[in-house]
Amino acid sequence: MARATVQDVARTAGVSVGTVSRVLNGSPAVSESSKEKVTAAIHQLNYRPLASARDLRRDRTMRILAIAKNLNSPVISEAFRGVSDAGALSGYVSLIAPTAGDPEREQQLVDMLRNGSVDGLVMFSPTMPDEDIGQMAEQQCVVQVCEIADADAAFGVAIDDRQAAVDITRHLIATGARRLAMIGNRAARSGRLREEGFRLAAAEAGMPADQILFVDGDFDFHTGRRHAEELLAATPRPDAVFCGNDTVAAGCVRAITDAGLRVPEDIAVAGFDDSVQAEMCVPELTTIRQPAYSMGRLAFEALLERMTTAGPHRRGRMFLPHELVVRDSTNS
Amino acid sequence: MARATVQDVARTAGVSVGTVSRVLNGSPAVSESSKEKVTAAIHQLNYRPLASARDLRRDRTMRILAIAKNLNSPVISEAFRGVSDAGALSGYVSLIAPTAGDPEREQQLVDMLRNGSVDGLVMFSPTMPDEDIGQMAEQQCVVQVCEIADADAAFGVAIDDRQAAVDITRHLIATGARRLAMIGNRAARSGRLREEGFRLAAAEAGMPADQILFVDGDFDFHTGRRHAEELLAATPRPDAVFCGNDTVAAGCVRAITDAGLRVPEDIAVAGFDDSVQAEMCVPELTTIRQPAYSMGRLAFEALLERMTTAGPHRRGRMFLPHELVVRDSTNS
DNA sequence: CTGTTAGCGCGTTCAG
DNA sequence: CTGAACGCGCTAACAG
Repeated sequence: MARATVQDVARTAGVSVGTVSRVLNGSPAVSESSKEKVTAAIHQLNYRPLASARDLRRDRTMRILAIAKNLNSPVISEAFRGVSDAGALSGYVSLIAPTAGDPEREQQLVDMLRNGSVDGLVMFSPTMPDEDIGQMAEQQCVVQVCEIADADAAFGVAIDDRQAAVDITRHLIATGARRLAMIGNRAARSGRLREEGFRLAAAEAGMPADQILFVDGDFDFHTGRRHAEELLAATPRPDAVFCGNDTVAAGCVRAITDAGLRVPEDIAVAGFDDSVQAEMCVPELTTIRQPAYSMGRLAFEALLERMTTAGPHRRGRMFLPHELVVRDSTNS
Repeated sequence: MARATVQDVARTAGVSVGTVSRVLNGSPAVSESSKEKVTAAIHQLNYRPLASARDLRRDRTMRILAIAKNLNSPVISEAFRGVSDAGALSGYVSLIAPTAGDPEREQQLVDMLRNGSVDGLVMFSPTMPDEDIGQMAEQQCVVQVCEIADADAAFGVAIDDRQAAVDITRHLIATGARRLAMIGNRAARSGRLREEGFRLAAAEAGMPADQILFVDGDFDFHTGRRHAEELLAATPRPDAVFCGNDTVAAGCVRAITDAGLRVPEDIAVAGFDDSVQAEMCVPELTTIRQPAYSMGRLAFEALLERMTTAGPHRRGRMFLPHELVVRDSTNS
C-alpha cells in the first residue's frame, strides 16, 4: 500500500483536510468528535505527515546539525549531548556528522543549512577558514563549540584554553618542573591556544624560551607515545610534559614508563579534558576539566535565539570556567 | 535579502524555470548559452535549491540516518565511517544520532524514516524489541550493524560474536586457564552472544558450569574495574577473565594490578573489539578484531539495495570474519 | 467549529 | 532545445 496523505485521512475520517491538519497540529478549534474520528483514521491508515511537505510549507525543519572532525572525542560527544538535550526541550532533533577533516565533506554538511535541510548548525572543529565562518555567521544560524573562529559575527562557547594551559603549566612549575616540554597540536585552534598559554606560563616563570621543547602532532595516543620518545632523547631531558589532551598524555606516560622512568618522579605529565582516559592511565592524570555538557546546552540556547528571532544576535565568545584536576601524574 | 528561488534565477537569466531546473539537474537538453546564463544567475543570486521542495518533488532525500546508543564506541564510529564513505559514493549524506538507550528518543529518530526525513536507517544498538525491528524491516529501508535482531525480515551485518568468544576463550584455556570468569553485558545482544560462546568453550573443555564466574555490567571502564574487584575476592580466585570489550578489560587489568597481582602471570585478561584501548592498556590486550569499516560498507550496500529496488530484499545475517589478536595480557 | 482553496519551491510532463 | 502548467503533501487564511 502506498503512503497515506492528509487527503486519505480526511476521506476515511469523513472530514476535510483542514480539520485533519488542525488535529495534527493540536489546534484547539476542533470538536471532540472530529478529533476522535481523525485520530482513529490516522491510526487505521498508519499515517505520518511527510516531513518534506511539512517543512516546505512551514519553512523550517525542527532539525539541527552538529559537525565535528570526529565523534570519538569525549568532550565533543558530551557537548553534543548537551546540545541534544537542550534541543529536545524545544522540540528539535539533533543530528551529528563527522568530517574527518575533509573540507569537501564539511562543505557538503554546511550546505545542509543553506539548502534548508536543517534549521541550524553547531560547529565543533571547523576546517574552513575563519572568514568563511564569519560570513556564514553574519546571516545564518550557526554557533561554535570548543573551537571558536576569529570572526566578529560568530558566536561560540568554550573554555579559555589559553588560561587553562597557563593554570596547568603553573601547576607543573609550582611542583618542581624546571625543563618544560609540550606535545601540542597546531592544527587545532584550541591546540594553538594551549601552546600560547603554556609558553606564557613558562616565560612568566623566567624560563628561557629556547630551552622549551615543543613537538607538534595529532590528538591521539600514537602521537603522544612517539613524540614522547623524541623528548626522552633530548639533552637535557625534560622533567615535565604538558600534553594537548589526555589521550596524548596517556601515550606520553606509556613511552616514559617503557623507557624505565617513573611518572611523576622522573617526569611529570599533564593532560587536558579530563576524559575517561585520565582515569584509565597509570598513574592517573592531572588534567583540565571542561564543562562540556553545559557548553553544549548554552550553544543550543544561542542557536535557538538565532533561529527564532530576527535582527542582530549574540556575538563573540562565551568562556565557561574550567577546573584544574590534580591527580598522580604530577608531583605534589 | 530573502532566499532566491528558481523563479528568481529564471528571471535574471532570462529563461524559464524549466530551463533552470534542467541546468540544475544536469540535463543534456540545454543549449550552451542557456546553461551559461543560468549558471551566472545562480552564482549572482547565490542560489541553492531548497531541500524540502526538492525532496517533496523527488520523493527522496539522499540522506540516511544511523542510530546508536552512544557515539563513543570505536567500533561504531569506525563502522559508521564505512557507511558514510560508501554512502558518499552513491551521493548520500550520512548522519548519526545517539539514543543514550532512551526508547523515546530512539522512536523519535526512527520516525524520521517513516516521515521521510531520511531515505534509510542504519541501526547499531537498538533498544526496541525484535518484533518491532522485524516489522519495520518488512517494508522499510533499514539495516542493522553489530547488533542484529532475531527477526526474519531484517538484514544485518556483524561478526559471529558467539564464535569469536569461543575462539578467545579457547585461547585462554589453551594457555593455561583453569578457573574462568567473565565480565559481560547482558543488556546488549552482542554481550549475550559473547557469554554464550564463553560458556560453550568452557563446557567443551570440561569445566563445570557451576565453577564459572560471571558478572554482568555495562561496557565501560568503571564496570570492569569494580567487577574485577569482586572477582578477586572470590575463592578460588579466577586465573583468567574474559571481558565483554576492551574498555572493560582495561578496568579489569587495573583492578588486578592495583591489588598487587600480575597480568597475565596471576590472572590472564582478554578483551574484545581491538579498539585503541587494547594498545593503551599495560599489558596490551589480547582481543578480537572486528572488521568494522567493512561492516559499515556492506551495510550501506544492503541499504542501498533496499532504497533503490522494489520487491523482496536481502534478509538474514551476514557474518564477517573476526580475528584473534594475541598480545601480552594472556599467557603464551 | 468546519470546508475550500491557495500556494510553499521544485521537477517534469507536454507542446511547440 | 525551450516555455507553460501541473501537482508533490501540507498548512493557513478565509468564508461560512
